[in-house]
Amino acid sequence: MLNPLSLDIETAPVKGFPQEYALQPWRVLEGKAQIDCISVAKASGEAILVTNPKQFRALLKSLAGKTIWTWKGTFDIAWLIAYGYEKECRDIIWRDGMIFWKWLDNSQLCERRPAWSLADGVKRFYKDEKWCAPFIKMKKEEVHAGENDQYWETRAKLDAIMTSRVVVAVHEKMDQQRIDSSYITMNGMVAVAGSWVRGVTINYDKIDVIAPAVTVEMSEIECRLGCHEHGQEAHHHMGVNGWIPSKVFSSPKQLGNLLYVTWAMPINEKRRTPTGKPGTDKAALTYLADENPLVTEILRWRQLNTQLSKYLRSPLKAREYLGNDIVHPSASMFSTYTGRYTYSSKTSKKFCTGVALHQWPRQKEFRALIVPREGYKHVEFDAAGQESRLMAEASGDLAMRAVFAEGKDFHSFTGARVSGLTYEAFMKGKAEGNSAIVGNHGFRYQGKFTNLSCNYRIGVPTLRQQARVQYGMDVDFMKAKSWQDAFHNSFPGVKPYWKTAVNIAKTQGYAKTMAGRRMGLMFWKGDDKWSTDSTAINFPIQGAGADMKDLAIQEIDKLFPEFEFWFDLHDGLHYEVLLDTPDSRLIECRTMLDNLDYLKWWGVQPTVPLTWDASVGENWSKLKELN
DNA sequence: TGCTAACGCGCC
DNA sequence: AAAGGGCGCGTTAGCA
Repeated sequence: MLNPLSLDIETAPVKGFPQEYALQPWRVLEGKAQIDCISVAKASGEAILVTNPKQFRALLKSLAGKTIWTWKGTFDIAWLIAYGYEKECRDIIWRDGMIFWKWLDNSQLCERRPAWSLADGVKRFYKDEKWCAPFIKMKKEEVHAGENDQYWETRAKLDAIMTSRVVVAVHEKMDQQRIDSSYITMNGMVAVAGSWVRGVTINYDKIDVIAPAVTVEMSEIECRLGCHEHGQEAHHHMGVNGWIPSKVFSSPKQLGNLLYVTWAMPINEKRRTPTGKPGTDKAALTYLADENPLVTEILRWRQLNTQLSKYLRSPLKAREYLGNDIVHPSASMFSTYTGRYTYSSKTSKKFCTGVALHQWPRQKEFRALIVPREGYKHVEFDAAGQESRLMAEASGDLAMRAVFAEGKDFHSFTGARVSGLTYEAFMKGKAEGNSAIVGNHGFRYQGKFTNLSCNYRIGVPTLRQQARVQYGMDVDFMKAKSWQDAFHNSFPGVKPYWKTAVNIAKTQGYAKTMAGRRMGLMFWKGDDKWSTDSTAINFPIQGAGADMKDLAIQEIDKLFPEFEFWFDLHDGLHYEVLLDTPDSRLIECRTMLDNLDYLKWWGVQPTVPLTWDASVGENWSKLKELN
């Protein structure tokens, strides 16, 4: 790492199109945005600049096989892919200075002062150099994309040079395991960049079917509750976009007035908001519904309202802004402290570029709105019981490890403990379809809820509330406590893990995952104690999930390049795959994932089997698991 | 009008 | 004293 090469591109709208198109690579395909220049430079200051588009491909070809650093390189790569240079991009080993730096410095300090820009990196490592201040100053100049060529060409060169310099500084401080693991993250850059450009197709015909049904039901509820502001008749003439829901239910203040003043319902002191106002969230309302069935109607109204604004109207806004049926949620590869991806869509701001994929409802009618593009099918690889397996790994709990080692059904195992049956009897009953076991709120469901809720330090009241609000199971305190007890009696290693995770993080100064991903922890006292302890407990688990995601994306991209990465849902990786791809090819991929060589990539071999499921279907609502 | 805080809620 | 963790988006209210 003496004199690394870095690349930076500057982009702009084509003359006459809006400024923000400079940040929307898919506009290239519409002829509405362009790359102005590409710079490649070394830390030593040598730099070249290419402004002639005819030379872009040749430039990339000349970089084949080389390691090229970037700053938030998914942006640059996306533009190159939009230009049709995906093949050339695949021949380059892409690295990212921002991700590299985050692998080095990820900590609670960064949370309080979020700062991962290139200028921040230069300040962090080269504060005392005489070229530091002028660079920061230049970055702050407000020059519009596409105007002042001289400025942008200088900036492209300097950005590339500075990227190289920061990378050198980060590299000096890094240990080998983190270098290797950070490279695994970065090996997903082409896949992620491509997914941004290709986008996600929405089935708008189905929105047209769902939306009117939603607004009609909302309108009817408003009528019944006497909160209708516009009249039922008017609704029929205004259509989905014209109809305005009542504010009474969507305003916490107005709803609070209705419930606690007009209706004089009792205020639950335990469900006040942080500022002391009576709570009007789902948990509070679910309990009020016991006394007044009208509250059930309000709950239903609010569910419909969320569906309408977030999952029906937002896509419509996006179509209006984008001009076609493809939305472009933008992935950030390391913007959480655990290493999970996040997506942003800015649908509530000015430019509606995407939809909230990460929050997409599980109901089939909504999942059916997300469709693969023409000629492709939807394939998902999901890490089976990921968090539980990683807890078994991290805690070393013998019983939990045995469940996975012996290939038992984890939720049934806990369900058996909850029910008092032996595992064998439980599985026999399950096979026979015993409704107390497999029924709606049966013992397996209870076991599943218990397993998913008790890994961390949840309290019994919250556990009970989650059961009611999220799973529709109404149980008393003692019942909820008995589930929690069953979990900890079954897996006695979990609580000690909480303690040792905190102690280890405190001793080392950071929490760590199997792949060496770190989260620096320093605020151990006072008000911060609880949350810092929680991070120490949670990070090795959720961060390892992110490690798995990174490695899976790398290996699928390398070994199954015909699968087009589509989007990530943390423990589920979604791909667009050509229609004529045989199931055997998908199973091959799953087998590959089941046999990932963690020792080779992470330097650590997990002892709990980390297995994957594969499903395929014509869209998200029709995925069928492959055997 | 534009901004932020508070609240609520969807997913894993 | 008690407290599951991680995110992003949409709405209302209130302020300048």
